[in-house]
Amino acid sequence: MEAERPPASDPGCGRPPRRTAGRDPATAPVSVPAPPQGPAVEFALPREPEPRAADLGAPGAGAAGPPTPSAHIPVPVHRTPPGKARLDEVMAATALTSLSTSPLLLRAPGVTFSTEPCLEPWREALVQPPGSGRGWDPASDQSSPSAPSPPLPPEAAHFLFGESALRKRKSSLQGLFQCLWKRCGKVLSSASGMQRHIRLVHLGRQAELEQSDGEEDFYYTELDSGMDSLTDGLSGLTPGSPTASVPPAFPRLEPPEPLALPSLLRLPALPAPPVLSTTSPSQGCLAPVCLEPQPTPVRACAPALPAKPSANPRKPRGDAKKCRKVYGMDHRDLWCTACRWKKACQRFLD
DNA sequence: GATGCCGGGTT
DNA sequence: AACCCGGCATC
Repeated sequence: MEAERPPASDPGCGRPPRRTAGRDPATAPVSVPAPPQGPAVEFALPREPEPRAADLGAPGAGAAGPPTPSAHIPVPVHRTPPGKARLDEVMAATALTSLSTSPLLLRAPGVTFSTEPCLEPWREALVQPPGSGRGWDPASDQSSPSAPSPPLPPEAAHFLFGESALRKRKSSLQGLFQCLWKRCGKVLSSASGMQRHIRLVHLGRQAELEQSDGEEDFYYTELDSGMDSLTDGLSGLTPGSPTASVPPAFPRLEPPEPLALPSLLRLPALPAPPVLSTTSPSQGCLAPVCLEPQPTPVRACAPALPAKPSANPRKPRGDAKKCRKVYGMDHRDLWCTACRWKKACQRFLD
């Protein structure tokens, strides 16, 4: 009986070398109670509602910004002050994206900074040309006359295109439409013109067929996007292939990244990912019409996420005696590993 | 308060 | 993956 158990006379006997230094069962059966130390600010967050979801639409986030609805772009802001740090990241990302997508940078002139970066990600995600399979190849897409861009680090790009440069451009590009077909990049001043251009040049259709049966692929974008509602800009940025961003199994709950893409192009028969939720089916919602500052339409469904269907309310706790009970605190070394780790006992199952 | 163990962090 | 622990539900 007691012979088999290594008496407490030799505490270090079968015990793993590590183990809490201060805990000595042999001498202190009381073990360590609880941390009597003042729990300073531990419970600051008793129940946090999904940081992600919260961030997405947290109305308070934009409180400091201008009163305009478009001003509050829920960029992942956790601890970073609304200042430079974030901007830098964002700008770097923007520059990067711009480099790999199209030579013409753009953005609404009147919008605040925070909105800028958000445009890029979704544009990049959408811009994917149809025929190009999936691999968006930045290298092959450089039909740009003014952006040679050799191997450049993001930072370099950032400084290269510095704000002034960006700004200069955007002001002049405002209201333009750029063809996104590979190696085209044509810029027109009207949406209809652009559609015509695409029809004629890229689709080889007659200009008369205004809107066929919704089979046309108008890959163009408005250079003066005045929208915003782009939520969660960076985190939703899938560097590789936009098409792959479709979650493996989503019945329809909602996209992980609520992207509201307001203006521009209509994707063809592509399995238009959840992203494109708005816009009319046939008229490829052109910029001017859809530019209304919408307070993140998709946000509504964001919180209603999977939320873990199980909610697993913890099992009742079995009646079997567990290692702790059987061996006691003094012989912790005899416990099963699970018990030692405060996991469900593996030895005395219920 | 003791116990069982989940959830999450660290190594 | 192994190890550890905070914290919570239950007894």
